[in-house]
Amino acid sequence: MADSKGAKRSSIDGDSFQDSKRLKMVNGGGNATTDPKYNKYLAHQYEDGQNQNGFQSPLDQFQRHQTTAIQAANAEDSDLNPWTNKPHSQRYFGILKSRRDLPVSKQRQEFLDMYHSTQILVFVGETGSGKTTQVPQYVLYDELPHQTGKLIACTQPRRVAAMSVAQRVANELDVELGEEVGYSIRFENRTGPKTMLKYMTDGQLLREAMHDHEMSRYSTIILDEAHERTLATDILMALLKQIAERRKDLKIIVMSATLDAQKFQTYFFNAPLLAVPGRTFPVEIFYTPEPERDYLEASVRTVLQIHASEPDGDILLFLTGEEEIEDACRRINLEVDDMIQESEVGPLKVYPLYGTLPPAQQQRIFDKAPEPLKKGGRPGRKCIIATNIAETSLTIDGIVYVVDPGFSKQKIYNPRTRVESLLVSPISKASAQQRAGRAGRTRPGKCFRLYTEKAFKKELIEQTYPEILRSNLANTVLELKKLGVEDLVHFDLMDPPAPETMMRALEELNYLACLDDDGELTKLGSLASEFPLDPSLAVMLISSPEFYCSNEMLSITSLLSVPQIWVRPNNARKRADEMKAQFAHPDGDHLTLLNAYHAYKGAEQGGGDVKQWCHEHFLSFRHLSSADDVRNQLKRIMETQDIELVSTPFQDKSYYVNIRRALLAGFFMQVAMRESSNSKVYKTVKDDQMVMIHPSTVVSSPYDWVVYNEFVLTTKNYVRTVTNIRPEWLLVCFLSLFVLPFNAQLC
DNA sequence: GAGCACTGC
Repeated sequence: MADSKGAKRSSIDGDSFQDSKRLKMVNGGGNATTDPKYNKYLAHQYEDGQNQNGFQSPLDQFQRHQTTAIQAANAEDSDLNPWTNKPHSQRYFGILKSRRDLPVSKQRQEFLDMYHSTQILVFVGETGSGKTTQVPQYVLYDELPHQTGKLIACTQPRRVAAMSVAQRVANELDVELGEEVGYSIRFENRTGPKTMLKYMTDGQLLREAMHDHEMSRYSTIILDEAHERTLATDILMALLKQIAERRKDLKIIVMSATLDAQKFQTYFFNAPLLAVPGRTFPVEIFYTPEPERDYLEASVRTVLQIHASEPDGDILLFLTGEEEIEDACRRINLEVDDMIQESEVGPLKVYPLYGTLPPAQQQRIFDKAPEPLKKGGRPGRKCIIATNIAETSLTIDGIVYVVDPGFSKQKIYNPRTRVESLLVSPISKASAQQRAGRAGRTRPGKCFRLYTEKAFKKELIEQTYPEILRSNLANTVLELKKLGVEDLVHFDLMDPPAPETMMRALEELNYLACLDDDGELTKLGSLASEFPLDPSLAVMLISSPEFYCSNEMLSITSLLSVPQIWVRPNNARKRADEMKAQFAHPDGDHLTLLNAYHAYKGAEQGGGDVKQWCHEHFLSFRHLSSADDVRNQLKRIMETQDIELVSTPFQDKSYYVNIRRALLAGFFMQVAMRESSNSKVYKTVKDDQMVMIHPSTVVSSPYDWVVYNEFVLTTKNYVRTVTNIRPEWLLVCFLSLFVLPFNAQLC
């Protein structure tokens, strides 16, 4: 068989057109695509890997890891789709032509040569190079998954990217999405038995790895957007580095933007590097001569100046958060009205853009720029004022001017106080370049940096600190344990976190009895890692059958893992608060959440317009329905893990007491005690921090003891989402603190 | 009497 392949190869190289004709004749009977007997996807069932009826595809001539670019291109040019044996559509050839124009296309052979010669490859490509769509297809034509039965995975940091790229590549390959090309993200798996190329979120691949430590389903794993350094990417990189040693047949491609390519190479045993140019337009950078004192004021001024004196083209301004953005929108709108009256400027439409904005309002940024005020007048333009969401997650075409004040809100974690918080901080050089690049997507653009060139060069750090250095790692450590990483200290992360952060995580997991005193995963810990939740929420959920309320804790856990369900628009705060009061439970916010959820489910069953109902009750339909998705997922995990789903009868007077007690099973470390009677100040039990109860609470009469869901550091130290508890309930928890780890060891 | 950058499982 190998001989015949070798012999035919030259003819394929030389004349693919004839070859595809021959193909057609072989299939002359016309039943090849309809008769299941001829389904080439069953080919792997035959011993020699060949189809029994003698059907030949150009791919039969390919030898794994020896494919040439010409061979592959010829197969792509065939009349019949080599992957489906169906005729290629007209659209296919249209797309194929544009694919061949992508910068990466010129380097297909170079890529293949390098891919053949190495196990790990670092691939660097700027925006517009085509790497995300093309490289996985180049790999597909070389890995021949139909022969090996193994998949090619390509990971993305975000769900939308995984979905949209998979759709694009399915079109490019002329196949149905979900068949040969699919995607897998949380709540949605669009892959099937035929799937060969799978786009997925990096977190999803990590989840899979928990049950398949060797990632044995895959022949090639492509990590895309590795420069973003998400927590999941960082863990995957370290994991793959280990797996690569054990599985010499596994190929790994790490794809990244240019910056820091060397760091990736060095990290991956000096892996070879392939760089492909991007396709963007030049962007001229301007700096302020002097530092700006008030960047918000300077931003508004700059936008107005651009509008008054620069040729047409849309503006993108980066600010740090909702409040700032809405403020800037107001100020610009006011000023523009004056400008229009005083001079001959065109209309300017201002759009805010941030993550918590409802999707319909986010979509408005894609509206066309306004028409001139009168015929022949100066053209209108739009100005989008956005958070970091416009840096990576959302791309807006038509932006010609970028205004970059140089700040963003960043998560930081302080292991000493165990508090994660958001802080307005200067961005990195990489971030500044990314922002500037947003001006050159459709034509040459300009970027106005509201800081000096000296500050850019001397004060900005090269790269934003990777997430792993800015997070509480309790969840990560639990995951790593489940992934079979024995030695955390020598686990080779690209940027190892501070030892103190690791210690805090181990300590927290030990308190929760997820790790025993030797740092080994307990049965509880192993169970907890099955849930896509923070360890404390997972432990709370797992323990809830003991309190006869696992159905209710399932709901509360889901509600705590989605964004706030309470809607409180600035112009209707009072009415919103009144509506919330209808759901209020005297014993606290967790129970109030549950009430609102039950009312929502009731409205759903009532059969009316649930969206309308939510709107009237100032509840977020979006977040409630995503809580429902989470709940279904968690419920399935409960069922597969044989955790009982039980409730205390609602009439039973211990219904709510049981729930309150169950909260403590996961959150006994997050309890605060009133400092003195009549005081509004509380003290956390674990480390004596002075805190206040967040004003959003429904709790009106001050309780002596509360359990809280989170600690928020804003103008004051607040604890948010609190429920009244009795101190004697804690005794059981603290007792278990000493007893359980010991028990767990026995498990 | 406050306010949550952005992701992900």
